[in-house]
Amino acid sequence: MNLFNENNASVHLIPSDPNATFYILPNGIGKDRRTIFSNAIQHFHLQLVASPENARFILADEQFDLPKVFSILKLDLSESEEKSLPIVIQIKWLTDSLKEKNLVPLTKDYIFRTPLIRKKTMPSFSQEPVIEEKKTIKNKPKRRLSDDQPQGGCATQVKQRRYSSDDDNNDMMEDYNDTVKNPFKNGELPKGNWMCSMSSQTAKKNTEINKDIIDKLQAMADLYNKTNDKWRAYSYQKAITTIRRCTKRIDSYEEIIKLPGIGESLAKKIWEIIDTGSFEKLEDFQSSEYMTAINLFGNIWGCGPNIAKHWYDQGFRTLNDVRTKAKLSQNQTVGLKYYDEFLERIPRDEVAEIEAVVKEHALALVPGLTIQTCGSYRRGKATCGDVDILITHTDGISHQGLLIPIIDSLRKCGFLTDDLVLSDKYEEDSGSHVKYFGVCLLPGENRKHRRLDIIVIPHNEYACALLYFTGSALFNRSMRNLAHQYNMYLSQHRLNTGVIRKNNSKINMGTPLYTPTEESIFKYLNLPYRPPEERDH
DNA sequence: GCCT
DNA sequence: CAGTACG
DNA sequence: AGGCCGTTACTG
Repeated sequence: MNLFNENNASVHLIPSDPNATFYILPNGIGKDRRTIFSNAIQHFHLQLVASPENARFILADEQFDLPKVFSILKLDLSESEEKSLPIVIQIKWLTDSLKEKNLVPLTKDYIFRTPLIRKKTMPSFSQEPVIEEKKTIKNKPKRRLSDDQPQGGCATQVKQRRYSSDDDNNDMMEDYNDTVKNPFKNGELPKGNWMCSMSSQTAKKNTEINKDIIDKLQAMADLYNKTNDKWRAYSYQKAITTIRRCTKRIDSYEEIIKLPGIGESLAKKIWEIIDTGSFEKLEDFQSSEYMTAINLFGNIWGCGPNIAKHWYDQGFRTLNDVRTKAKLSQNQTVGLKYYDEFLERIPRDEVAEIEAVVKEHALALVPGLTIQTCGSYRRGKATCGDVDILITHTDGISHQGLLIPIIDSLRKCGFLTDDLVLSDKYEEDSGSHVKYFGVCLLPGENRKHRRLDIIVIPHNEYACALLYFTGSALFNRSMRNLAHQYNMYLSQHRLNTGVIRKNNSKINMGTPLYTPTEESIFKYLNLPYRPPEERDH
């Protein structure tokens, strides 16, 4: 069922990035066959190159073996440690794919084996603060709460892969697969601090070590988020996730400034917190009448930086001012009504209760629906800010027009108390997203009003929607940004490749990739798979 | 705010 | 369209 | 200098 299970040591599709280039070795392949193969390459949106030097992958006839291919190409097998030699694949892979009308998994059976004996180990990265991730697929039944223990120092640098000591033959194949999985130069990601490539689990364990620093920075980020200075807030947020990953108490300016995503300005502020125990800028903000009001107003659902500022300019300072004097939108009215309740976290168990209610009503309408609670709940958090429920149906049809009936059913029994956002374009053709944002209340004593988000999506978008709705927000942005680097784009609907942008606007939308599972999306992006618990940045 |  | 929101 | 997620989705 799961085509992308991690033990099959295969690659499903080659990411269509500029480096995933293919060359067809003409030897032993007739002209007609060559034409067919060329067309196939293009048909599958792979990049064909005219000369072997530029090719990451060589497609060759099965009559050859690896030394023969390399001799034709005038390449020296023994140089493989220094150079990154192309991967030689049997042309059968392409013919099989044509037969299936889809790229078939690039299993090791398709790859020409090498007789070569590899050198020992790569130089170690002793200078790196820490190497976080060195997970290899090899004989490891997936471990969820991975103990990817950093070697000390701050977990900052990401090395996608490391050549660990290899003394058995299997490693060779493993390396090949690894290379195939990462057609990028040396299998590394593009330059940058890609948090979507890292596990958030290390951060989870280190909540106490630098807590004072994190709390103060978070307070600043929260405040900046309620102003129009969203990029500054973004930087603070990224800095926080970096510090979370540090396994030791930060105690010198030099190590702070080295951390990715932390520059001079933030380093100084962090050092101030360490050195003096206080953060002047934050205290200024917290004692500022303006920031206090902005923060107060900004916690009303539906009130952003601009409305908050507007209200402040009108002289409003308290929630009562807003309640009595401000012109409130529908959403802001609801937001104000449940001001305190919406600021509270929801215990995990209660999320499960809410999920059960929604499931009951939805399944009563259409049996066999796939209903998955996402968000921080799926990421395994003990408490959640709201409840995010994704609904689809494997038949690809039964989801249509389903949202309104579900909402009606939930409303009728008193479970839903207020609506915030309710899209009504459920009659549109496939692909259309349908979402509901509202407020629910479980029956019984001492219950609180909770934010509930429901999306209903066509099944062919399940993986992208699941990925999106599971988050975290920073994780999504990081992953989408990475896709952007590959001339792809990732949204809650699809992962497209071959996108052409001009001045940051898309000229060519590219073509959608087949994304049956979340795993497939990670693979396309050269990322190690991260289960939901590891996306909690 | 940080990064290319 | 600007504003706000979702992960 | 200019990007930082999404041709995201919804409200008014």
